[in-house]
Amino acid sequence: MKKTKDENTEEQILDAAKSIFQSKGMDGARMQEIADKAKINKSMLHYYYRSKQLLFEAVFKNAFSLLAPQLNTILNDDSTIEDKIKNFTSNYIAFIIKYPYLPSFIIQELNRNPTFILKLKDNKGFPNLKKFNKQVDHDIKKGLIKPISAEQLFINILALNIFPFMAKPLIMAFTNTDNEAYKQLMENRKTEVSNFIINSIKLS
Amino acid sequence: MKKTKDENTEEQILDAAKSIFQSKGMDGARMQEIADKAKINKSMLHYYYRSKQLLFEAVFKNAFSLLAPQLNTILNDDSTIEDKIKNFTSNYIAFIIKYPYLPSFIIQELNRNPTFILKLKDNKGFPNLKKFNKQVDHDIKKGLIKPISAEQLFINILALNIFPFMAKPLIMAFTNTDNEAYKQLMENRKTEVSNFIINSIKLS
DNA sequence: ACATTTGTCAACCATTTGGTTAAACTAAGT
DNA sequence: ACTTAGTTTAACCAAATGGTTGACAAATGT
Repeated sequence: MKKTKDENTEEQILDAAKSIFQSKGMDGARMQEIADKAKINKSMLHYYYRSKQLLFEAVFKNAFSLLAPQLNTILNDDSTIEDKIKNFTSNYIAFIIKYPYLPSFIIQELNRNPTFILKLKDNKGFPNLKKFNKQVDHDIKKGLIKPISAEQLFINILALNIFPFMAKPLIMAFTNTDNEAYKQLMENRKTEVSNFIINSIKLS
Repeated sequence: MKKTKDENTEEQILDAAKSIFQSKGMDGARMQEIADKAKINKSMLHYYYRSKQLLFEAVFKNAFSLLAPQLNTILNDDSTIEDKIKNFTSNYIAFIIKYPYLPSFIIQELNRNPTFILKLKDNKGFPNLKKFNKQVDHDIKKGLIKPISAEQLFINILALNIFPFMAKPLIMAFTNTDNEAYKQLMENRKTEVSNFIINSIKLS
């Protein structure tokens, strides 16, 4: 019954590593803690992933591969800009509930080591603004939306959706809300944010 | 020449600690590195601040005391909402250039230890939405701006201003910009962002 | 002048940490 | 049965880390 477990162990390790790395970061994570969580011997971590760095990279790449498709629904989808914004905004909250630490993790670790993203840029599926750029320019020319650079619009969409979850403790303190009220506040943003964006760019 | 340095040493330590903690975080920072940067013996760190935790807390409180007044220009100023937004947005970039890691640092460390902010909440000067709430409600009633909750508006203002700097490496990769182009992108946001917000809430 | 306090440093310490080793165990092929 | 290759574990290791100690120097008070 050892040979049957082999794929399982590797996955157990990765699952545990995800959980620990994403909540504590590279520097805060301990190999022993990951091993404990995976319920295996610490040596197994090295047997399957060689080093902390490589295990971390496996987790990071996996995390990024979950986030990227979310962003691509804005960038490469065939729907209208208004639909994209509505869709992304209401879907993002569900995504965050499933992976609460993910965006913070990616951004935090990327700040620690900005060169890290270069390795991912070549991958197909890496978010690319080309199509979105075209669409925005086209809609502006058609008089459907106010003039705005696609980059700035994209940044705004990301900011309004991602930031409130990254800054949860800060926002809870400022707005004097407990966990439940904060959750409600975020729930309201499902429609609030898309209205906010669309109001800003639509031509009245 | 030992005694004359005493006040100086404490400050040297805090300066070095700020620099190291803010760029590497609590977990990534090393006491030895801080001592090296301050050009003093490692024992001095403990002589003046007792432990890594206490030194970190000194840095954190200091960082927070720099950020809070920035936010209070939105919350407690006497100017109009439109002016507040314009002012904050164009001032924030100057603030960030001076303290590039500060908001990331605060948010990151608060996620690591969310209870930490409770100690700061009692301080006067801690950002409070009361006045801003009143102002927003008043302006809505007067028909100056569209209905929006003050909390949501405040979150949006923070998000649009803070996020692009926190996510710098991510944004540079997505928009395919180098450091110079990114800087220009942020420079454009000085006016871009306030227009974006004002467009969204003003009644046409 | 002298004792006391304050500041500084090199050496040291206990613990933690990422990583290694060598032996044991398991399943499968022959 | 015997070999082989992959898997797992306990014991171990060297380096790094936060923190302490004790001696010494410089200011300060008397």
